Order: sequence, then structure tokens, then C-alpha cells
Amino acid sequence: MILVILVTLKKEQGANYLGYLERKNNRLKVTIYDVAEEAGVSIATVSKVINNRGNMRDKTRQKVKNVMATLNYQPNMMASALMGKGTKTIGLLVNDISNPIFSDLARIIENRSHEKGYSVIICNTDDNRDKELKYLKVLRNKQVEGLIVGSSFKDKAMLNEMRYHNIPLVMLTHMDQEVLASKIAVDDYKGGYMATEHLLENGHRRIGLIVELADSSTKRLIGYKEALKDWNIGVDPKLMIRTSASVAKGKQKFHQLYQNNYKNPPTAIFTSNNQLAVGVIAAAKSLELAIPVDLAIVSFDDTILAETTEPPITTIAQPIETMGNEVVDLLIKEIDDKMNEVHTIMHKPQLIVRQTTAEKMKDEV
Amino acid sequence: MILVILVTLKKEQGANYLGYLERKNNRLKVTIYDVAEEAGVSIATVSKVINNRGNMRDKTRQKVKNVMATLNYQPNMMASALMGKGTKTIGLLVNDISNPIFSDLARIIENRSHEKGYSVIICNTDDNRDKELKYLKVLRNKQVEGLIVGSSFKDKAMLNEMRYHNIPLVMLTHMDQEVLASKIAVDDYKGGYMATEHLLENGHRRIGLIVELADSSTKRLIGYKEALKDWNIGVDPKLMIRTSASVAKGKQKFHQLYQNNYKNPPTAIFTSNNQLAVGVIAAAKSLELAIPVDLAIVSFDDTILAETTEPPITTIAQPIETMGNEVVDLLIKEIDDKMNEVHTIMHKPQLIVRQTTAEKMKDEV
DNA sequence: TTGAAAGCGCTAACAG
DNA sequence: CTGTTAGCGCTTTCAA
Repeated sequence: MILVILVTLKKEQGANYLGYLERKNNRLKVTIYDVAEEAGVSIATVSKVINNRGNMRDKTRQKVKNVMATLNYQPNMMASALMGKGTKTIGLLVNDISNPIFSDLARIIENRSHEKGYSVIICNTDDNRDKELKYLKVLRNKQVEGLIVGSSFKDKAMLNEMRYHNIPLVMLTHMDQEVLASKIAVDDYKGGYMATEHLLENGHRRIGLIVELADSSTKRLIGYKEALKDWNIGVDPKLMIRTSASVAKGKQKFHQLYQNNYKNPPTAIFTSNNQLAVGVIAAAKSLELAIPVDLAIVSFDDTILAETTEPPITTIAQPIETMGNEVVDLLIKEIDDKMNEVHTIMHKPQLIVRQTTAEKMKDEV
Repeated sequence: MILVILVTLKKEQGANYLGYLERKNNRLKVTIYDVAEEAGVSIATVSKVINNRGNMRDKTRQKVKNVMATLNYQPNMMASALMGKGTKTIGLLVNDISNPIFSDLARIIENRSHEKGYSVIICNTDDNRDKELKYLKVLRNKQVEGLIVGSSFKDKAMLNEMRYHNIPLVMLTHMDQEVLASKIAVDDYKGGYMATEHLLENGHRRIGLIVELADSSTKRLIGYKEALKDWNIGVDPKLMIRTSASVAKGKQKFHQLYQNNYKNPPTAIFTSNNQLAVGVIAAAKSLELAIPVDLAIVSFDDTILAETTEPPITTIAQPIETMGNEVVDLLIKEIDDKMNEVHTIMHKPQLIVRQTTAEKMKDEV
């Protein structure tokens, strides 16, 4: 066995965390065979200590461990994955990771996954059917063990197929009936209802709606309608707009909404996320509308944006910390248990009142 | 060969994007052997068509392709990775993906990577030495082909070791001298200088500084000092604070700065990122300081936060779109060429003036 | 133009 | 308690 020590580098760096100093047989990688040879045991024995299984003399186990440490051996996960062990990686599909709600969620999900020994591959589906399909294929090639789907899939059938490939999946923030999988989300219907009710209680009667195309937003929209109904206020289609999530769309759609209703403009707007709300605020300011006097706004999600705008945004918060941790716990449970039951966890939304809403003066109503 | 067609499902779903309908030999997975058998060729031939290599009769190639399509065969990447082909995945290390600058960057990086056939694994190092080490190990286990490091590593030696494992790495937003690798960043020194100069030109003489601990921030700090020096203004250590990136820290450190200088408080603050700036704005408001009259602010980075705060923040922008694309192009080039040259690309920062700065009145100076 | 066969690094019976 | 051995699914010479 040849063991080349790169002394020069060692001195320069003064560290050997990852074991580059040893090279065996002039190869860069040290394999299970190298460890076995060096420890004077068989590869089977080494495999057992790697996986902490089987019985063996304590001395043997220790010896192997020592050799692994000095050679700085790192098992090749590809090989063990090939043998049926998992890849210890999961896929996280979102529309757009730069959306604050998803980057917050991604942070929590990645943390928890890492704690549990999993890595996460991110995918931006961009609300695009082709990308959805492509990512699903890639993720399957890469043998990911599970999927967290935080994006609204155009094609639910594709998602449903995943279980035939034995890869568990849990939907996050999308309680989509058509998808046969575990789901974790907030009660979107209730959230929509609460948002609208808050506005109604503050005296608003012309409430505009700018929400995304996702299923979750559809539920919020239903909640909105239901609240109006309970207050005996007619639903006006001209006050409702569906679009995609971005600041630009928020601006654009608010202008559109305002123009379409110039005779009887909305006094309040409900948006399905913070980016849209930011756009609405900008547009309202450009029209010299005072917030919340001329225009009140309630949004969904409680990201940093809701706190930093002027005025700060009244919003319906989702418990993302809880949801993020739950989703990885549930997914890993499904991976481990290979269970097929479907869990559905619905969280309560919470109204957080900030300065984009205020009780209207009597004479204004 | 047994070919079970799940007709019921087929009818229900009306789709077969991912090929769950076919099962061979009662296994879920269809392998290269299945394709070979079905096409009446050897696995070697199939391998060639998968990789688009070798010569063969056009008819053969076409036949194999057809079989792959009908069986909806997806090559197992683990196996090909084992054989020396890459894993087609890279690692992205950042301090915290929920930091807007990094989620924006992550978005761009993931997009470009996906276009080029790579997946990206995200890692939040949290500025924590242990996590850095652990991620590096995991990423090595998983045989990632390259690394994009957008976080300031506590232990540069660990990073330098990666090249001994033949895994290329490019630093993003951190021109760290100690790391022997390609780097893409903005000219932080110049950015710090520009920010400070802008404040000086607006009449400020007591300029506070709240920056991160990263090397990039050190450069920005040097730029700040240099600008003061060029204007013949003494550097006051009591005006400089180093901390980590968060809104909470921004608030806290601003209060601290203000208290420590209550006799002669700063009239302006330079922060190294938007989150700190947001914190400073909040703290300033709580002290009833008017911005920019009582306190001017210049930040670094141009995320959505800089536009949505009140007032919107004057900032030094990095060309993140360009940088994000460049970093993956460069990394993939290094992966493909196995080259060892080190590239360094420095971008020009750009001052974007918004409402946290304004020329001071003469009598105020 | 095609195929047989030898691995890649690891796991998991099954022997000894 | 430890080792032998047969794969996992794929790539890649080297023969045919």
C-alpha cells in the first residue's frame, strides 16, 4: 500500500479535515477496500461498522473506526444508493424560491432535513407544465427519496404518478383535492374569510380581490365570497382578478381593477400574497391614494415584506415554522414506513392587524 | 416478459407521463436490461444510444429509442455516477437562503444550472464552522461535481481541501484571498467607498457603520475608511460595529451605536446589507428620527426590501443576474475542463439613490 | 455494427 | 465473530 503524504501542503494549511493528505494506490478516493486492507479485515466487516450493524468484537469495530478516521474515509453514497439504500436526498418544488414565503419555508425545510440526514434539491417550476415534468423526471433519475411540493402543479396527474414510482410526496400550502398525497396547509378558505370579514368590519363594502391562480388562492377566493354573502353583499366579478405572484403584477392588476371600476372603485383590496400587496401599495401611491384611508389592504402570508412596507401590511399569517418542520417530519416518516396512508394537516390562519387597515370613519361609510 | 397494464388508472388519469403503467418482471423499475431485452439488443447498445455515442445502424438506434419511450425508461443516475460519469449535481452553500440577496441569487443559479442539466443542493451554513464541515462532507459523499460558495467560510482551509478531492469550487460574493479558487464578486472596496462618498457629498461627517463579519464586509469597511481619509475626516472606532445579517441585529446595533455616541451621534449610517438597513430604519423611527433629515442611510445590495421600505433605501447594487449566471457557467466549465486555473471576476457596483439620502441643508452641516 | 465481460463501491445473505 | 460472494444498473474496452 502506498501512502503519500503531501507534507508541504500539510504544513501550509495546518489542517486535514477532509483527508486529502492520504492517497492510496495513487487514487484520490479511498474506498471500503482500502479501509478493509488497512484494518486487516474484510469489506463486509467495514460495511457493518459503517452502518452500525451486525455483531463483532468491540476491538475490531474500534480498529476499523480508527482506520476510517485516519484515512478520512467517506462512503460513496452512489454505491450504497445503488444497493437499495436511499439517496438521503429529497426534492423541494416551488414556483419561485425568490418569493419570500418560499425562501423562508425553504430555510426551515432545509434545516430540518439536514438535521435528519437529508439533503434537499431545489426546483423552481415557474408555474410551467414543461418544467414540472422535467423536474419530476430528473428527480426520479436521481433517485430522490421523497418530494415536497410547494408549488401548484398544472398537471396533477403527473404528481399522482409519483407514488407508482414509490416516491412519497407531501403537498405544502396546497390542499389540492386532485392530488392523492399527504398535505399540510393553512385553512385557506378560513383565511380568505377572515381577511374579508376584517375589511367588512372596518366598514368596507367594495372589496377588490387580486389573487394567484393556484388552488390555494381559489379557496381564499371562496372564503372571500362567503364572507360577502354572510354580510349580504353581492359579489361583483369586476372586482376580482386572478394573476401570478409578483410585485409587477400587483401594480398592473390594481391599476386595471381601478380603471374597470372608476365609477365605483374599491375601497379595499385583498391580495393572496405579499408581493402582490407590495405592488398594490406602489400603485395606490402612484394614484395618490392614502392608505388605509382611501384604500385598505389585507394580504396573505407574513413575510418580512409585510413588516417593512409603508404602511406595514395587515395580513393573514401562516405558521410557517411549524409547517416547514412538520412537512419534513411527515415526509421522512412516509419514506421510512413506506406507508400509504394520506395525512392532511390543516393549520389555523392568524389575522395580524397592521397599518394597511383601520376602521373607516362613519361619514366615510 | 410480463407487462402489467394498470388500465383502471390509465382511464382515470388519462396520462402516462412518467411511465408507471408498465411494470416488468414485477419490478417497479425498468432497467437497461429490460430495454435491451425488449429491443432485442445488448445492454451495451442501449448504453450507447442513451449516451448518444458509438456507431450503429440507424435502424437499431431508432428501435432502442422507441422501446425506451414506450417503457418510459429513465436511466438510474446512481449507477452511471458510480461508473465515473458525474452526478450532475452541484452544491450551493450560503449562510441563509432566506436572506433576500441569496434567495434571488439562488433563483438565478438554479435556473441556469437546470438549463445546463445540473441540479442544485442547497445548504445553509449559518455561519457555523461545524455546519460548514458537515455540509462539505455530505456533499462529498453525494459526489457533487462542484460547489458554489456564497457564504463566508470560517475555515478557509476546509474549502481549499476540496480541490484535492477534485471538486471544483467557485466563490460567489466573497473575494477571499485565502481561498484558492475562482471568484466572482462585486468590487466591495469600491462599493464601500462609493457609499461613504455619497454620504460625504451630501454633507455628512459623522457616518456610522454597521457591517457583517464576512470578508466582503471587511473590504467595504476599508472602502469606507479610505473615503473618510480622502475627505480628511478621522475614522472613529466608536462609529463602527460588526455583526451578523438580520433585521433584529440592525435594530439592536443601531441603538447601541446611538447610545455610545449620544454626545455626538451619527447623522448617517452605512450598512452592509438590506436586512441591517431595515433594522436601522425601524430603530431610527422608534427614536423618532426623521429619515433622511435626522439620519441618512446607505445600504449594500438591491433586493426587493430596498424598494419597499419607507423611505426606499439608497443602496449599492450588485449585478446579481449576471453574477448568478456567470458563476454557474464558470463552475461547469471548470467541471468539464477539469482545469485548475483560477479566474477572478470583479463587477462594478452601482449606486442607486433613493430616499434614505438627500443633500443636507447648509445650516444643518 | 454489435456484444461479452469486467468492473465502479457498496450491501446483504450465507458460510465458515 | 468474520469473510465470501453475488449482485445493484450502468459504462467501457475489446473481440467478434
